[in-house]
Amino acid sequence: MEMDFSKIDRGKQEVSHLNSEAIQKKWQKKWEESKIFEVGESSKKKKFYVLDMFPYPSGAGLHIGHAFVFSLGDIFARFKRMQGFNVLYPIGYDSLGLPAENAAIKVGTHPAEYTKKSIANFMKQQKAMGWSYDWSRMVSTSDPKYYKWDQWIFLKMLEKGIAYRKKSAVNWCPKCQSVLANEQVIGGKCWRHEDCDVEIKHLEQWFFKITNYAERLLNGLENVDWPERAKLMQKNWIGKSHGTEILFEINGNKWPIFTTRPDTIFGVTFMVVSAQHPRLMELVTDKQKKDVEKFLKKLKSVSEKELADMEKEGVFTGSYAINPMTKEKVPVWAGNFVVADYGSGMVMAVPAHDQRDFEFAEKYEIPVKIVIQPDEHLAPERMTEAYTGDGKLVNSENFDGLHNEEAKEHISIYLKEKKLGKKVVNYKLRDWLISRQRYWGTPIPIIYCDKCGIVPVPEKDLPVELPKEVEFGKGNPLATNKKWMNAKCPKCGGNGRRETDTMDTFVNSSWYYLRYSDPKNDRKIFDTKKANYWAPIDQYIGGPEHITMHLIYLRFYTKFLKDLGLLKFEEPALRYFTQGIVHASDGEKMSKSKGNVIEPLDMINKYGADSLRLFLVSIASPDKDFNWDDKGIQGTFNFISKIYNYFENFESAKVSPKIESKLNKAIKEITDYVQDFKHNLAVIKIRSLFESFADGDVDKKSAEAFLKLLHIYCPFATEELWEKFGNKTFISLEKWPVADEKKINEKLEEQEKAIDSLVNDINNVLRIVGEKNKVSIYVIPKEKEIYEDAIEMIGKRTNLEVSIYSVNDKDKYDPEGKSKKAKLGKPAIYLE
RNA sequence: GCGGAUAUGCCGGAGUGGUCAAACGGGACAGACUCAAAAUCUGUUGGCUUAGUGCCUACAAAGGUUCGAAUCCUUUUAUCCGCACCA
Repeated sequence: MEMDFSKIDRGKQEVSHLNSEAIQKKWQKKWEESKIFEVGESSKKKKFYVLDMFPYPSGAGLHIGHAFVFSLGDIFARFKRMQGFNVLYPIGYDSLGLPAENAAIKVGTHPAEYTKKSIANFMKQQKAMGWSYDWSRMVSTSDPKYYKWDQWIFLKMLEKGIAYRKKSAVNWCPKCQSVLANEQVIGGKCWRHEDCDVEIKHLEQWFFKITNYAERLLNGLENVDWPERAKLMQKNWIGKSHGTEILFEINGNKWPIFTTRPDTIFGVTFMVVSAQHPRLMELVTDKQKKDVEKFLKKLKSVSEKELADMEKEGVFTGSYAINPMTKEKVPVWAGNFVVADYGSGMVMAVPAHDQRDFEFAEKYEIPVKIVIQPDEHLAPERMTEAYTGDGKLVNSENFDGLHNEEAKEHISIYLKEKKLGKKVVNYKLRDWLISRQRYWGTPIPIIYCDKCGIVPVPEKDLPVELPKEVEFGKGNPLATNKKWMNAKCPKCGGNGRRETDTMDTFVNSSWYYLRYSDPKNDRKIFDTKKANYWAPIDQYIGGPEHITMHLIYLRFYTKFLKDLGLLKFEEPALRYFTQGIVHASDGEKMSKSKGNVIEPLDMINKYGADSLRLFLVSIASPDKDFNWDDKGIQGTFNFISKIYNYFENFESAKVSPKIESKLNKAIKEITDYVQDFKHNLAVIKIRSLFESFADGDVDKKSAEAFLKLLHIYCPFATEELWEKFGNKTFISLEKWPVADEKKINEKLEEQEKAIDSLVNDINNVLRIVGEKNKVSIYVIPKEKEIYEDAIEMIGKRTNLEVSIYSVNDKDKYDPEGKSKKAKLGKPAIYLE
């Protein structure tokens, strides 16, 4: 394609200082050398902790989503810093994790090497964006000095009975070659591989008893300022429900079941135990063994996703349960639709009043017994689906005639009196499975001794470091290093072997925010004074995808560490902001294969970091998804160019009440908007303030206030201009302007509106009557001044020669007597 | 299936009972500057219309509340997100 380079060059020249690397480099260097963003605990200022969720350092470097979310954090940190807080704004790297391991295998290097390079690359780009981190506090989770404390927490959890090992049905991702936590299974697929069905395996694994904290996790949500949807999602994830536990006798043993419908207990016609239930075989009679095994085998070959779509199926176990109310014997089935680790893994089935039970009963021809009768009379033979609504109890002995809601209460009380059951609360939340059969994670500090069994590695022997020499692709990599794996038992000194599983990557990120308070401490996890000074996080920022993963774990860890006595608070993040997702300009997800990826570095090179930052936060409300727009960033770039040119050639004028009014009003509005992350609106105010600057008389102080307002978005340009103004300080450390409400003059604003509407009127008429050269404006005498002040502007905006007359001026030029039409606030006009 | 969110002009996106044909940005168009510009400045950008702010049609669709609705309520439709056999 042919291009006219002379044109491009000239355009670029004019504004080249904006994207000039020189200025960006200059301030990066100055900030770094002067350590102005490094903070300590001795400050007299009030502390404020701003945190972005730390990134996983991928080899690809920063993507546009990073550029966006970290800019939000930086803007907020700069804002709070300027407002006079002692702001902790640290950064680190969540550098352990499967992607590093896989990427390293792919390119044939060691994960440690790969990670080191990636971090270096990230740092360079982060500095280019102008983010004001306290680099002295950087942490990296792959550093043994960091993960030592993961292991320490693990030991503490073991001590307190929170970490435990159990065999159960677990989720297995064949692509990760590892098990997954419940939170990491999304719609039956692996969270890392959306195309990969999760399989179910029965394995013995390490768990954290997060369910102990279910109630506190739920209640704590009331004390934090989070988006409603984030709270709701966590609430649903925890899934509290009230119900009744009822004991059924099977083969002489009591088996508890959980139900929210004790009112239907007289309608139980069978029981269903989960096919994944660990004690299933206890219920299976010899006669039924073959059938059950066949059924289980069939289930084994299907993934969790398929299981969810499958029809309800089951097989008779051969055992019978005794209904505690009726003493009736009902068959116990094993079924594919009962969740093994919710409640007790067994349910009472009431086909008349539960749709799932109904379908199952129909399939296997199990009787249906109606015990809730609504006004429109039900009969089993006419039913095509379960009746789940309200009604009066029937076929329920002494409880007949009760409304079913009442009956719930009565039956529960009756069961409790007879010691056959009790009211209980249940949660959907499952214990956190933390074992991973992969290399690049925190080693679990456990030794299996031939004699003593499970033995924790003593605290003094921490960290258990990852050995460098392992083989990948042959099962669990740690098991390939025999020298590392074989270890003496810390208890008896006998032969033992190390746990070869590592911990879930989410373990590392569950307490990192505390380590920032004391990142170099090698004697303790952190100094409790320091941690309690800085934490909790005052403003946390990160994507919505972490709501039911990271943010649950983070809250759990915080509560646990509080229980250890290390912390004085139990909510890690007081305020939380979720940013939207940046899509490609076509509205699609950015992906390499589609070729629609926007690289932050390219944008910095083309438009400068300031433009990129400002554009990202001003295109839409930052909590909403938006599409990238090349034209948009060009517009932002032009805007910054104008600002730059304006301030470079700035000459201070006398203080003007009009400018002061506008400035103070803008300060007030912008401050509120920034506080609420409404940067799109804040930027509009900045733009319109600049418009008024462009056609008004601006004094130096007002000009400087403007630069401060802009600084949080455009740190490089504003530092540079601040210096050009003759200041020796950093604008980064200047005070955020405070609005002087007394200087806000609403009357001036109204006058401006009056001028606007006059100009509109003139233009409106011009459009109708065609081109004219002159306009005569007739105003009410007391308004004359207002319009005379604006005479030049009116001329400019209408392209006419303007004369202004007072209506009572006897010598006014008014050939058609238009001046009679003049009203207060609405001058008359005559065009010719 | 359940739960949540959203729906505004050519586009992105403000606006939550009157001051709204609707901020701001982008685009488009016209004019100024210029040899020329994608730079800068000025204006126009739902329709009709008058030397003047009026009328009509509009804020997903249909109803409703109200003196008055983009804004409140109900239903419907579409899109997005979360959970998904939780008994």
